[in-house]
Amino acid sequence: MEQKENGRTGGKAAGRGTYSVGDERRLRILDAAVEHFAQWGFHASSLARIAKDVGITQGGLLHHFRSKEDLLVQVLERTEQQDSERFFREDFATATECYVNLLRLTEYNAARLGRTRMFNVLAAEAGDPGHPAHPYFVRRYTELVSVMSDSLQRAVDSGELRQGTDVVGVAAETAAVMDGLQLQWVLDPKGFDMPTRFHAYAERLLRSITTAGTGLPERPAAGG
Amino acid sequence: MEQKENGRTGGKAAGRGTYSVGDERRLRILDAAVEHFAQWGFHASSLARIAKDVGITQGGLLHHFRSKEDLLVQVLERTEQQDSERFFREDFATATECYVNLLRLTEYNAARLGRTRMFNVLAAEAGDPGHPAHPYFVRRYTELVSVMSDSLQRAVDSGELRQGTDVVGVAAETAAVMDGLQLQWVLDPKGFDMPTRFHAYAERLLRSITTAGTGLPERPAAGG
DNA sequence: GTCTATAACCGGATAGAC
DNA sequence: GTCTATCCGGTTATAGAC
Repeated sequence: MEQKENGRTGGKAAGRGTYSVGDERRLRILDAAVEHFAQWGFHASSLARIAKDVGITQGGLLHHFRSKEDLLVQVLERTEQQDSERFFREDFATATECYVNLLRLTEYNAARLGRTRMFNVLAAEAGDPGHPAHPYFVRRYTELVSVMSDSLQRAVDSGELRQGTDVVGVAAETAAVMDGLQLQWVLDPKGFDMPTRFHAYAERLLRSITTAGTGLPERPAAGG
Repeated sequence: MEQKENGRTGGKAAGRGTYSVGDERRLRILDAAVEHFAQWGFHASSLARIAKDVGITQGGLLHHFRSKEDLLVQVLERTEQQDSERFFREDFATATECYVNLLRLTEYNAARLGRTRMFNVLAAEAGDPGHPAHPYFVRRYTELVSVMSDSLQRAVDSGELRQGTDVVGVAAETAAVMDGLQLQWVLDPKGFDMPTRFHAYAERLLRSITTAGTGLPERPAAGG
């Protein structure tokens, strides 16, 4: 919070009291960057091309983001913030509730091709330990699996899930299914029904680890 | 088969009858390219850097592959050929046999970090319809799901799997799990035990769709 | 805040020497 | 087969004008 004051927190707000021009510009740059990282990945994306999409020059862009890497970091911070606000506001009371929420997340992602494709590309690229997003994605999966397995463990304790359920394994598996389905969906967004596939997975999974029924709504009723 | 005669089929073999120098060089280039596509993706990889790894110049490399795109295509063709020879030689008699085979494939992949990371990156990048590998990956998933769901359907017919099993859904889900686990494994190859995770998934899945037991070997016995 | 200009470098592909 | 030389263009980042 103290050493970064580029764009979002710094400068013009103090003197003028108006965010309109600068902050809207900043958001438009972030949106354009998502599309470019999705299509080109990080390394092959170009600040000049991103800037052109926004209607400014590369020099102008670098007034808002001090470097290409800074732009990437802020893109990831923003999308993560959107995710958390929407889907991880609090812990889930039951495993079923957790999966209903993940299904909603899948539907949300299925409505944003560029954003989802960007995550596919960056998560894969970040497998290189030298990639600027490597620490981010390592932490992201650690947290995701941790939050989910905690949720599942509470469901085991409450009797919703069978004793002896491998909660960490199921959490990692669920994250894997979501990512893998996204990969297939991005390759064929029209033909591949990602939310329905995830619903089928969740139902089969819950049927095999719950003590009673799945409690999952029918798929047509769950759709948006 | 008729208009491409670069490197693999063309030229020197006809006149000389010796493959040793040229073909070994070609294979070393392909191996180096795998590592570079893994680290940089397609667009940001550089022919000059790849050539340097092999000990030749960019001009020398382009003697073996007429373009960067040609290099990518031949890399994909080679790895796919290796895959098929190893794991899809014939159709599987039972669903269990199919999953035993996929577990072997997972173990195989877990021994090749660069190759696996390359597939993660290229599969994600190829979500862009303009990416040179887009048609390849679209076809790849179509075939994969087709082969697997055929196998599963035979298992339903034989009574191994429950009637009414959504074989296409299970096939897509299985492909998704493999890809998603690979993504997590590449981010943390030491800490994440991909084959064990896949084994746990296969066991849970088979337990929920087979009529009898899973028939899957215990994990330590299955390991290589 | 945005521009132009510039530094310093890297990209793929081609031509031709050997 | 491999090299060097070259073409033409693209890359990030910085400097300074307005």
